[in-house]
Amino acid sequence: MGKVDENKKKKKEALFNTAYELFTTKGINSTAISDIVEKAGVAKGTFYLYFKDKYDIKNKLIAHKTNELFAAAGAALEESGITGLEDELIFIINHIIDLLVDNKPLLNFISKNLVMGALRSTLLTGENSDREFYEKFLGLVEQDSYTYADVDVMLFTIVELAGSAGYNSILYNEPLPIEKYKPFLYRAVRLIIKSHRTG
Amino acid sequence: MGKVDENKKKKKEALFNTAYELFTTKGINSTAISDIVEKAGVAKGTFYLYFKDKYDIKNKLIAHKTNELFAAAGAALEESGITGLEDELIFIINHIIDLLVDNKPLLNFISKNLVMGALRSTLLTGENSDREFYEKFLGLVEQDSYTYADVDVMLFTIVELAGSAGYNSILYNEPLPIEKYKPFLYRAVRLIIKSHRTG
Amino acid sequence: MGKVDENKKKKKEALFNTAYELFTTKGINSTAISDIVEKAGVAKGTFYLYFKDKYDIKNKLIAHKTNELFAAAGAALEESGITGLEDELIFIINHIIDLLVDNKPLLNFISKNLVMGALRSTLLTGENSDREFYEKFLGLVEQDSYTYADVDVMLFTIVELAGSAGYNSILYNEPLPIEKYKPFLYRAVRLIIKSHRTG
Amino acid sequence: MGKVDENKKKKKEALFNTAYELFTTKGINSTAISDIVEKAGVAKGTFYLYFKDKYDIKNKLIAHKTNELFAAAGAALEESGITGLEDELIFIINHIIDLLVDNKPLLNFISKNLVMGALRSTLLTGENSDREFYEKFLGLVEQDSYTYADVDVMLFTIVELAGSAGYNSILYNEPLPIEKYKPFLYRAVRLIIKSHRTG
DNA sequence: GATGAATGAGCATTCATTCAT
DNA sequence: CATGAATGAATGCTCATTCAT
Repeated sequence: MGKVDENKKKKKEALFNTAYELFTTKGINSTAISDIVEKAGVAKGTFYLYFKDKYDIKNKLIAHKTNELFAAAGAALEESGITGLEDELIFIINHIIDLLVDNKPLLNFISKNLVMGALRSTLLTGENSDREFYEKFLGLVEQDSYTYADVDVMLFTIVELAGSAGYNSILYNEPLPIEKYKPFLYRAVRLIIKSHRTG
Repeated sequence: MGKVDENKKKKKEALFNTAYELFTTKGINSTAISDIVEKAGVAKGTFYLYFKDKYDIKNKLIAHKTNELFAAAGAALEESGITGLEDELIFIINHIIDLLVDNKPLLNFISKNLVMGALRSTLLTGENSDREFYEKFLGLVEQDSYTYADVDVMLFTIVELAGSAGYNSILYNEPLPIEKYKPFLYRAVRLIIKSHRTG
Repeated sequence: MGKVDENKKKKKEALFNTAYELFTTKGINSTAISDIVEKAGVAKGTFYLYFKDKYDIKNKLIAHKTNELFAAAGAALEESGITGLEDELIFIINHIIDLLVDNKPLLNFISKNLVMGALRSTLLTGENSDREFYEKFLGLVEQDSYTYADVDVMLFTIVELAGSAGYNSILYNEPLPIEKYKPFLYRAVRLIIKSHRTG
Repeated sequence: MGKVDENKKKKKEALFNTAYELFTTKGINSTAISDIVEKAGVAKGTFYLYFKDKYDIKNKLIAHKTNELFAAAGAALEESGITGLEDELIFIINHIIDLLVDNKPLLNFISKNLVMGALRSTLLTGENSDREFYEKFLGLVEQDSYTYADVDVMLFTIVELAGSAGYNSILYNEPLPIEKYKPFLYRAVRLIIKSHRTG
């Protein structure tokens, strides 16, 4: 990569990181593009070289951060040696929840966009790295000793439940702090998985 | 009620209704207060007589609309003659989903605020009418032939799942159109209810 | 006085006192008429029954407060038994300065309006109590063992100097704290008085 | 200076001059920022590129105008060939009074801010040109054939007296028109100067 | 590509004043 | 006399976007 290209990338990344920092601390509505460029140390016009507007960079950030989350969970799963779809999915959910417990600004930011971010962000980033998780999930289902019907529906239902309930439990301790709520959540997840078994 | 008070109420309601109409058609961010007052036919200053700002009226609207939804479902349940907690809850969820299928702008507006709106909006309105649903739900649990543990958690989990999954299914047909997704959703709900039974 | 008239006076005084309190704490520009009426516990329209606008009540307040100041100083002078124009004027100036040192909000409020307030406020209040001080001053000159030329000019010069210099010294300790500045000020005042002596 | 910088300076000066014109003709309270930018021929946002708000530009104007006044008087003094502290200070005061007599809007604008403006404005402008007058004054004292105690106090007292009394005399002919009041004022100034002599 | 001065539409909010009750 | 709901002009300020350099 030439020096120019390097510099280009640097500016873009500076904008990306700064926007994330400001969005999570001040909120999206209260963050102006001038705030971002000022803190990133680039000129105002430069922003428009790389992003269409504030919502463009927001969407790309959500997709990116969600990706990192699932990628980290997937990598951890491989190292864990865990087998069996039920345990594997619980492991992934648990891993992501633990990451978010330690990073509430991130949770607040992706908030309930988690789901759509995870499953549809490919469209936004242009990179297909996001589809990866879905493929990996299909692989896990394939390798399980049971067979499953309506795999898409199963994944969707689980992700919606875990995302929505986890969000409230982590941020508001409602209806219980997350550590106390986990047993209930995981029991529900296991029930949903079992209900999709065909043999 | 005197003539003045009548007029006051009329103005406030005009603002309330107009705001709802504009929020659902143009979105909250794109609705200016001047849009609201102009359409409502009152002066700009009048808005500030009744609401603190745009977000004040938004919150009050969400609480109000959510209330209406649960109240309608509760009333329909009474007329239906249905008994048994499982069937009763499914009936309520189904009723609300059907209302929202016919009123997608409303769904879009309350969106995922449904849950918090339903269970915590008392704080916002100052009226205690919102607690009503929760009380009614406790009554249903009480009257059931089974007994249940961690009733709060059960309600929370069900509402989160139905709200979050229903939202995507109705608005985006994802992972399936709502009518096709309902069986899966209701099966999951029944499993969650059963998992809370103690005897 | 009838009950109605009493009530009338009460409202007017409530407005007067409240305005003074708000003007000295929040400043005139930042005090809205609604602030005044709200704190005074009267209706908005009532304000306009007694005062033309914010500046009307401001001017009346300045005249009133300045009056009080000179009246207090005059009364104290009489009790003091001091004689001789020089000592009498120094006594009055010193008395007022001491009052203002203990009441900086008042000083800030009347600020450099002190002079005009003192000598011309009659026009504003409609009450002639303000001319009183001027008359009393003429009496002091008359009774002195010396005779003076251009008495008006002398009074004006002294009041301007004491007012302007005192203001900065009390509020900003500039060029010296008031207690350290007093000797210089009083020396200058004595020199000015002496320079007007004709015999 | 590049074309851009030139243009920047032009805009800033246009705002500065226009603000001065409007402040002196309409008064500060009645001058809206939109009035300024409209008359200056720049966009509203441009104002906020150079000034924080109306009071920022006001303060900078007072400091600037006061500077000009003292600078002009200082320059005239040098040309006059006058010597001796008494005569020099009288010359400066007289020069400034004459300038203000011909420019009553300016007098009205800087009004009683004259003193603080003269001696403390350095803080506001950031330019050290304002300290210049004070330094020059110290030089005059140094070169005088007499020696003086408490030079700061002397300057302060003179400036307060001349500023406050001059203001009323010029604008309101009170207690006398300025030309008739000058002898009294200058006599008082000379007495104050003499009273600070130590040898 | 990069800059950042300039733009000006757009918006929230305040507040003096009125007037029907 | 007193009220206070209603008004709507006035205004400060923001900020996304452009474009000459």
